[in-house]
Amino acid sequence: MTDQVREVGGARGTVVAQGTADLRREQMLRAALEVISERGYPDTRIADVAERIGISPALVIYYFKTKDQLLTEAIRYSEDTWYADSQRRMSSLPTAAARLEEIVAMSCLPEADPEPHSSWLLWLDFWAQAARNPEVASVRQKSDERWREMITSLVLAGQEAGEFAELDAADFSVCLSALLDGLAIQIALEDRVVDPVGAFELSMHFVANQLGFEWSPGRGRRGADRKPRPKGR
Amino acid sequence: MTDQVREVGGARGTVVAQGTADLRREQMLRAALEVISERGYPDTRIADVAERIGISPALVIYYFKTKDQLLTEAIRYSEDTWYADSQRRMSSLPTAAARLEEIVAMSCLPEADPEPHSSWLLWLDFWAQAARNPEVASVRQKSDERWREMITSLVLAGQEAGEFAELDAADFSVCLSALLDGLAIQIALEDRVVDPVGAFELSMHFVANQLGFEWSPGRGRRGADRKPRPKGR
DNA sequence: AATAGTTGACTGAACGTTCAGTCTAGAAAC
DNA sequence: GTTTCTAGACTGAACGTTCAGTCAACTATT
Repeated sequence: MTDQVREVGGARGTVVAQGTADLRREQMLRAALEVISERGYPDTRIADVAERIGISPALVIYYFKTKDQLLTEAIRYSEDTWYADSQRRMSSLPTAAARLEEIVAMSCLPEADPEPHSSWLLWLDFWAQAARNPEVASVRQKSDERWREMITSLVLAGQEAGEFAELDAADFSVCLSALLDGLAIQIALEDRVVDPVGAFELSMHFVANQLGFEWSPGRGRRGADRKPRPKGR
Repeated sequence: MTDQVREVGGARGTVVAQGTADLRREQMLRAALEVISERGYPDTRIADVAERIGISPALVIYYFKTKDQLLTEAIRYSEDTWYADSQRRMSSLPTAAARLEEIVAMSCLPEADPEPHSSWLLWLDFWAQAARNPEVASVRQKSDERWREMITSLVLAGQEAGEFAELDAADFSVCLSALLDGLAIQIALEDRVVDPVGAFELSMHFVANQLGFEWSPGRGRRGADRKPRPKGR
């Protein structure tokens, strides 16, 4: 139907008459992500992925030449999906402050939607893997740059609109992203003292304090604990 | 000489007439840490550890019943060593501000001493492992609590001495530790934009700003780039 | 001579990958 | 409109390798 030589990891989002091959690929990528967050990157066996969607392990290799390729593409896929999702959310919010808050919420609050707190665990594996796997390392570098640029441009926009105080947006983005990453670790590992809501409020206080706007927890998590549907990070 | 049933991971620091068995143990733990930071936790083979110190793999199993035990003890060992080291450094500094700065420096600046930037990589593996291995998880929990308490008591001491502004020390410690962890990730992964010195200065600005004291990069890294000898984190 | 330390050779299981095909459905030929 | 051909999707069984852990023996040490 289609040959295997095609652009990989295409997160085309919309469902437009994909061939069985494309569907299979995505099915496998999604299954791989599930298994990775359950068993961890290194302990993910292609047999697990195959079993999960009721096919033979050989078919996985038929689509992805090697296990490594499956796993790195899965991570790329997850990245792209998450980024697309965050873009979508941003676009429907009016003020820079609201968008920033949404970003922080996405980073801290589990929300019911996808899987439990699995998406955060993915990041831990992701980082560990990036340390030695150049393929993964480059995905991570791009991902972090994208993430920081998102924050930077949000801050810049807010400053132009007079919402925020003047400060170095680039420095701020490094700080905030690091803070959120650090908190994400605690959340992912279910730390006894750092809970998601606490982390969210702490982050927002930091943001509001640095950027010089008012923020209070009350209307903070609009819909208190039940509204948005994030994908992770 | 000594049986294997003893308190594990004892970082006794001082060398006081340890039997060959104790020396071997420590030798293996250190070798394990080296291999872990080179190859990653899951890809560390007991043959690697054995080869590094020129012994047979069987001997490693003789001392540590299983591979898992070797690795988890190695992590505990690393933890204890690092903590002891940080305590030692703290004790010789006069002001709370100087101690805080030392802590931040330990977290950000590679310094020449141990191995390149290996210690940071250890943390990535450590976190990823903590996600699924309960043994490691508890070491990590304790370690993070220790770390935050260290910061908290430093802040409290500084406040009593009138060095710092009044603020919630616990909240601050969560923030600072998360920030440092997040920056450590970027440093470990050799991010293109977040370099060690930049991370250090960013962190110190945050600290000084929050705690309300003056700080400038100049005398910041006393001895500019060449003095202390940290172990990692 | 007993015990701790050490080893080389071995085993058993796990797992990625290969391979030789089977099955299905659509296209081509008749 | 039936048969033949073809190619993609898919599988079961086998292969080969890698490793953690075992074991029986050998060497120092006390």
